[in-house]
Amino acid sequence: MATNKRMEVRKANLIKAAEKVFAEKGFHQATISEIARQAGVSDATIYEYFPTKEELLFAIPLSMTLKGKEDLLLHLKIIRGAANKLRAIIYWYLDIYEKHPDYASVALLILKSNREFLKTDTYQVVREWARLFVDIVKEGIESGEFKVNTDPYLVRAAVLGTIEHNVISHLLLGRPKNLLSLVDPLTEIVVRGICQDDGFNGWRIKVAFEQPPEKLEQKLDKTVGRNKKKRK
Amino acid sequence: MATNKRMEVRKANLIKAAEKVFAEKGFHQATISEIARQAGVSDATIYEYFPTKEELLFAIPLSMTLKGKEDLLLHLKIIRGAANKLRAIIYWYLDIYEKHPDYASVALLILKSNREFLKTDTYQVVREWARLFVDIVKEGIESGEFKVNTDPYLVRAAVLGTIEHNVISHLLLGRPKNLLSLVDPLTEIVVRGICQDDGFNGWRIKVAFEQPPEKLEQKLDKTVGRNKKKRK
Amino acid sequence: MATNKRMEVRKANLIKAAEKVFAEKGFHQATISEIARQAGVSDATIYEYFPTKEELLFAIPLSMTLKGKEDLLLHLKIIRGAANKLRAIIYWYLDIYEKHPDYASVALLILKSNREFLKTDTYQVVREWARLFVDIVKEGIESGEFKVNTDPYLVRAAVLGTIEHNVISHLLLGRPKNLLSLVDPLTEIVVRGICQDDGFNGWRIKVAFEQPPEKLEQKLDKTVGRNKKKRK
Amino acid sequence: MATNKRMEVRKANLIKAAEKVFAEKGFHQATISEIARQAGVSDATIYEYFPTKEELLFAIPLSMTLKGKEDLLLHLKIIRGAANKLRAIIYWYLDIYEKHPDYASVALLILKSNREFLKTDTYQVVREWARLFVDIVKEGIESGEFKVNTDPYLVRAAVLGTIEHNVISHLLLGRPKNLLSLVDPLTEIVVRGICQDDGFNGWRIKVAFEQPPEKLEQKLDKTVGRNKKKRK
DNA sequence: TATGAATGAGGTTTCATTCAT
DNA sequence: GATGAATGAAACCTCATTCAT
Repeated sequence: MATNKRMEVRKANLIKAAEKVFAEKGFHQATISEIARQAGVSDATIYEYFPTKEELLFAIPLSMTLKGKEDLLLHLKIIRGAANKLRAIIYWYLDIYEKHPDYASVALLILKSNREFLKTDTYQVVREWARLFVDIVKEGIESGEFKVNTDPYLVRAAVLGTIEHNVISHLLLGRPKNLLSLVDPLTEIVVRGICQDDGFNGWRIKVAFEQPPEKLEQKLDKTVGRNKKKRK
Repeated sequence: MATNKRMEVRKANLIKAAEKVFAEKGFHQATISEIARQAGVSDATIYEYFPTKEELLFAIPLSMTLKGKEDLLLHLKIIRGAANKLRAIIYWYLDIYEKHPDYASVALLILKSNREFLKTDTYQVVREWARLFVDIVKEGIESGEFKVNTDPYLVRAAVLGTIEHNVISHLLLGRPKNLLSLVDPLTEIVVRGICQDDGFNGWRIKVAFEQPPEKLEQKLDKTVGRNKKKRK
Repeated sequence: MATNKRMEVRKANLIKAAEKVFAEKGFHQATISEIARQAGVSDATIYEYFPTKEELLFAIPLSMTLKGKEDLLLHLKIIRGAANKLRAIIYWYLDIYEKHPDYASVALLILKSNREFLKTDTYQVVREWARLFVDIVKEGIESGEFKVNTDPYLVRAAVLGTIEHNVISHLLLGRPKNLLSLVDPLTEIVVRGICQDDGFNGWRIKVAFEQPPEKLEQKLDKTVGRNKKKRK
Repeated sequence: MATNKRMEVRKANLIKAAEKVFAEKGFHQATISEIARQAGVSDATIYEYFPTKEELLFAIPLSMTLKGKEDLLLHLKIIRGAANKLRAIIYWYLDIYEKHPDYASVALLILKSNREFLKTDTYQVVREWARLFVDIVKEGIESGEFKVNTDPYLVRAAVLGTIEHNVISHLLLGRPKNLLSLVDPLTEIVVRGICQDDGFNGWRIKVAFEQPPEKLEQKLDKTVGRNKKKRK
């Protein structure tokens, strides 16, 4: 059991080393030798823990994915409202990626475009995640928070796609500098994009002026209040 | 001139063959031999046209990028309103990716995560595109179509990120089946997410029913149009 | 005939270009393309004049060897005495190599170690040269100028070897700077090394001064003549 | 230590195999595959020991050069007189080359004309050798054994050049058959070529016979002593 | 005659992976 | 359990050379 523990630790180290080297060089440019060197072991040792280079790659997201899921689930349970939960998810992703750039590189630049990864157990965990996301959106629809005809899959794609696009840009180009600053703007766009107009269910009667004086209009905007946000 | 033409044609064929093989196998799994076979030429011939395998890869997006840009620019000139232009862009992207899945694979699964591509001339064209996108959003902000505090870069990331996420999913998982069906839902989310409430500049008078009958409401929705959504 | 002349000129140009490129890069590092570029023709044109790259190499020494031989033969006919002829040969070689460093490179760094060159017609000319050299030494032996037991082949090897060693050093290391400055020292060593002591076959009687005045001695040296050189 | 020893042995074997193949085929004609076959290992194994084919080539002269230098230095210490040392060097070289024709081929036909070799550490050892040679000649000059105006560099070039010329001829043409037979003739030429006449500073009176009987002459030579050496 | 274009042939090199110790 | 050492397999790329025009 002592050895078992030892091996777990070493395995984790190997994964960490692999993450670093893969992030720096990409999968094909990275060599087992370099990973071994980074981990302070011999090449052959890596093969004691992982059957192939690709399996080593696939092992990288596992812990993060599993542990991350637990954490996030915990958070989500205490949060009320689909929109708020969306924000939590967005926060969580951007936070993780910002704090673990090597992991971000591996996940978004390497694994994302690896067809084999889709067959992985780890990927199944990711799938479950994805389902969770969809469920939250559905929940929001059902609760009336989101529009009825909202496509939960599209929303998911929008949120994750936007996050990933930004993270990749952050990794490769250095912009945006700060990922967490995106949390609120992104949340707002998405939530506004899918929320019920204002939850008001009566008749809406519009009265148009022939030529509404611009300045007046602006005042009116402020006075009457545009329903920028929803009510609950 | 005849020879020049011949070579242009052959070069285009090589690019096409490369696109296909790269799309199927990925960059590293694809071999020059297979591309040559696919193109019906010898390995060495490829090197008459492209100095390295990587240069061959980078040549793939060039024509699409250049020609695409022209086409889209033409469209955009005829379209009025930033939101409409956004929709045009979304349409254009999804259309291209749906019609050219090999190209989509190369662009989104291979080039997107290739750091060297960023140093390419072709990438510069992509950058110009990106600027154009931002300009359109800014235009929408100035015209009052979009909210004043809209972050154009975030909007761009959202649109492109969502598109790319969907295209990748389409390529790898087969979902969504139909990319163009995303045009309107995506446009709506984004535009709603960033537009001024509704751009209507009159008085808004709300008349509430005490208990609006569900069925009536639905009918009214369709009849009167506007607020597509319901209540629960 | 006009065309014939044209072709001869072009052939000579090709050889010149090849000489330059081979000298710079060595045989294997040099490419037909580069030689063609240097000559201002296409790769294929070279093959109109020479069947293979190696034949092009072997063509380089031909003109020099043939023309050189004629010239030198002319000189040798006017010169009397084997030692003087030896000096003429040494001069001629060093002169040629100094004036034509590219040729020297090709001859001494490339052809010298090419086994195929030995089968060449051009090499046969070189062999005749070599025979000539030996004949001169033999002549010197017969005339009594050189020691009876002189090995003409060794003398040839010594002269040519020394020259080549110096030329190579000159080419690769830049030392000696000036090749022609070697003519006399080299001649002296070799001739002293093989000449009859002084060719004098009588008794030698030495008469010593107690303290021969240095200056006188020097004068005497010049006046009487130390047998540095031979007589005829 | 056992493994270390094993690897040293294998490395030496690889060098031996390379020496053989390079000698037979030349550097460019020789292939790693053939060397590997000759050594009884796989191609890849060679690259475990040498980073490139060229480095493998450059490794060949190292041991010979180092060990040889030690041996020769030992000899030279016991030998008195610059002329005798010269003879020892000549002997040593010809002996090595005769005993190791493959090495001779590599050294004189391949390395001699390789510009990159000049940048090698091994070549630096060769340079030190060369300095040693010059020092011996200088020593001879200072001791009065050799003429004052002797150029040590020219002497070195003469000795080495002559040796190399003969060895190459021996390798390529089979002549001379026996290299060691050159030791004395070559030594004599060179030493005669540069030795002090006899350092005798008196009058020299010559008495000629009308017809000196050949045989008598020879006896006289021995009896009276040719002024091969000097006094001080 | 000159050449643009195509290619056959092959070599060096790289690495993931294996296995005896 | 760890590793030093060995290798199989293959890929990219280069060039001398050919041939239709």
